Amino acid sequence: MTEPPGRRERKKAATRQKIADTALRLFLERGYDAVGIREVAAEADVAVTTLFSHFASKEALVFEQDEDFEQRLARAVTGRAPHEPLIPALRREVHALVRHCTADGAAPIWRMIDESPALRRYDESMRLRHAETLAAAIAADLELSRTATVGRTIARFVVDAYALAREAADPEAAVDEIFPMIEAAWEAGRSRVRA
Amino acid sequence: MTEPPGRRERKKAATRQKIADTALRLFLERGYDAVGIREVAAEADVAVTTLFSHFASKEALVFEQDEDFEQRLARAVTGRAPHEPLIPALRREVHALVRHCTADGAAPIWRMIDESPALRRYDESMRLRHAETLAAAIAADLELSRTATVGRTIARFVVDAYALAREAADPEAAVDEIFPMIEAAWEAGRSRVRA
DNA sequence: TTCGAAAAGCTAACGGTTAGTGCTACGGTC
DNA sequence: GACCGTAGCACTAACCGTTAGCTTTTCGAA
Repeated sequence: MTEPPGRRERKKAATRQKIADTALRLFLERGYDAVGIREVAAEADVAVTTLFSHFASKEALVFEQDEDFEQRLARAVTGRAPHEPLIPALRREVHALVRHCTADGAAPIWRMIDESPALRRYDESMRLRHAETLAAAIAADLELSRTATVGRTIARFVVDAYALAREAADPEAAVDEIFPMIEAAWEAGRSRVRA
Repeated sequence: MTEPPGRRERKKAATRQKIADTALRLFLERGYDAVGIREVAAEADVAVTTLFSHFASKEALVFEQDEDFEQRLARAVTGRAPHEPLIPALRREVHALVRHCTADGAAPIWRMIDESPALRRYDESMRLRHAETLAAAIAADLELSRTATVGRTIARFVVDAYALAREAADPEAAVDEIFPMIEAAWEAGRSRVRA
C-alpha cells in the first residue's frame, strides 16, 4: 500500500493529493462557497478537467479522506469476535467514529461543512450510503429470528446515532444515551412467531 | 382558503399551477434529467426567472404538493387526544403518510424520484427537515423522565420508519414491523435516574 | 385617474460539470 | 533499446441550474 508501484501511479496520487490539499486550504482560508473550481484548479496548477477526473464533484474534495469510513461500520459487524453480540460491537465502532470526528484537527472542517448547505446534503447522502452498506452486512449476519426489515431498520438507527451524537453538546455521552434505545429496538425486533 | 381573494393572487396561483403541471407532465413523459428548466419555462409560457420566483429549485417542482407533509407529523403529536400515548399517535400518522405515498396515482412520480439522484437527495434533505420539526414538537411534549436527546432520536427513528416503509415490498406491514421497535426504544429512553 | 407595488419579463452572466479532441509520458513487450 | 497502446492531462467550448439587474405589465387602492 505504501510501496512505489510505478512512477505513473505515484504521479497520479501526487496530483490527486495536491488538488485535495490545495482545495482544503483555500476552502478553510476563504470559505467553501467563495472559492470556485476554476480557482482551485489554477492554484493546484492543473486543468479543470483533470480535477474532475480525480474527484466526482466539488463536495467530494472535502470528504476526500473518509472513503474507508464507508466500510468501517460494516467491518465492525463482519469482523467482530465470534459470538460477540451485534449491538455492542456497533456501539464501540460508533464511539470510535465520533471520537475521530470531534478530534481537534477536524473541528474547522466540520464547522465549514455545517455552514454550507451543499456540503451538508452531501454528508447526508453519504450517511444513507453507509446505512445501506451496514444493512447489507447485518443481513448477512442475521439469525432466523429476525427479518431483513429489522436489519435495515437497525442499520438506519445506528447511522442516526452517529449523526445525532456529532451534533450533540457532549457527543460521547449522546452515544451512550442512544445505544440503549437501539439495543431495546433490536430486542423488540425478534420475530414474535414463537416467542 | 378557497375564496377568491382578488384577481392578482388568483393569477399568481394559476401561473404557479400551470408551471407545476407542465413540469410534472414533461418530467414524466421524457424523464427528469432529460428536461431542462428553460424547456419547462418555454412550455409553460413563462420566463425562467418567473419560474424561479415560484419554485426555489428544479427539484421543488416535483415535490410541489408535499408542503403540508412537513407539519403533519408535528400535528400528530401536538394535536392528539389528551393522555394519548405518543408512539401510537405517530404510528397512525405514518400509516396514513405511507398509504398516501403508495396510492395508485403517486407510483410513477416515486419511480421517477428513485431514478434521479438529484431528486433522491432532495427527498432525503426534506426528511431531515421533517425530523427536526418533529423533534421540536416532541421536545415541547416531553415529560421530565426523558431527555431532549431521546426526543430527537425518536424523531429520527419515526422518519426512518416512513422512509423504510416506502421502499419495502409491503409498506404497511413494514410500518407494523418497525413501530414495535420504536416503542421499545422509547421505553428504554426513560431516564434511569431513579427507575 | 393616478400612483405604488407586486408580478412577470429580458438579458446576461456565474459556477459546477461534461464532451470532444488532442498531446505527452509512461510501462510492458519484442 | 526501440515501439506502441494507453493513461493522464490539457484546452476549448459548451450545457445546465441559478441569480442579478433592470424594464415592463398589471392590479389594487386612494
